[in-house]
Amino acid sequence: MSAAAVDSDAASICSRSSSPDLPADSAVARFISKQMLKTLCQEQGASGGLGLRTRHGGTGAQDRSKGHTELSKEDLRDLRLRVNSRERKRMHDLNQAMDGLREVMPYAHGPSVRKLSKISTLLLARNYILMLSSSLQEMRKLVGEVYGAGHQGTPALRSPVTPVGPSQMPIHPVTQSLRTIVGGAHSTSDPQSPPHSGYLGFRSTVHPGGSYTHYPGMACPCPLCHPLTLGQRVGGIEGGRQLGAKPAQGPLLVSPGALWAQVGMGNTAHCAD
DNA sequence: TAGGCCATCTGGTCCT
DNA sequence: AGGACCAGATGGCCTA
Repeated sequence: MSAAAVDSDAASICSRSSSPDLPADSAVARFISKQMLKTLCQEQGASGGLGLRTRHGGTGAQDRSKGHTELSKEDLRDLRLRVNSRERKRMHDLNQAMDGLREVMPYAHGPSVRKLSKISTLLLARNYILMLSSSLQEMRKLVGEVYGAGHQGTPALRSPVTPVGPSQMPIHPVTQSLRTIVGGAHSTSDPQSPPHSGYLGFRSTVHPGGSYTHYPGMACPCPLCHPLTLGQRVGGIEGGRQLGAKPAQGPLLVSPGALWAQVGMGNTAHCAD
């Protein structure tokens, strides 16, 4: 049994809270206080003086003991401990799944980067999926146009752009659209734009310092790429704090900038270096 | 210090 | 009956 389990189990009769990652000293202090609390609860009855009242007026333990008259207090306690343990495991599994989701999300991964809150993770994942779906739909449409135009010799394949110097290569409208879709984080026609591994490659580039992984088509949250000012409101959400995200209101935000804005990450200077 | 986030406990409900 | 799931309550930690 883990230390956390021992800790919570020791207080499971009466206490409602425990934290598994406390320093040793304060853990000892809390253990003592829990022991005192437990003693107090036992003095007030086995069901726990701090136990919540049910709708029927009695405590849960009292209600349950009516239906389990054959169970001793010890049995009830063991049952409660098992249920608590299962619930802990369930929540740990849920958190593991949440971590797995964070790992595949295009946001800053690093030891010095604060991880996304649960709500931010879910909001970001939702918008990420929406944006990918939108991009995929658009690309299918464009690819269809290209193939259709190629077979029929429509003007769509003829570039309307007059060739100029090498620094301004003619860009086919379809190519421009694709660049816009998959390379939206930086203007691909901008010579100042960081180099991409490929317009359609969806390969990521890691920023200097390694704190940010830049995905073409996704807005990088770092201040270099997304220099929003502190305290700026984006999409009705107060920025400046990563964990302060609130459920989004209003229309869907699927643009790359809004993607980060909706989880309140657009303006946080949390680069590791 | 207030507010956000989180872990945990707990009772209720639903499902197998 | 037992387990999964859910929501409310509570208290701790952290940050602005």
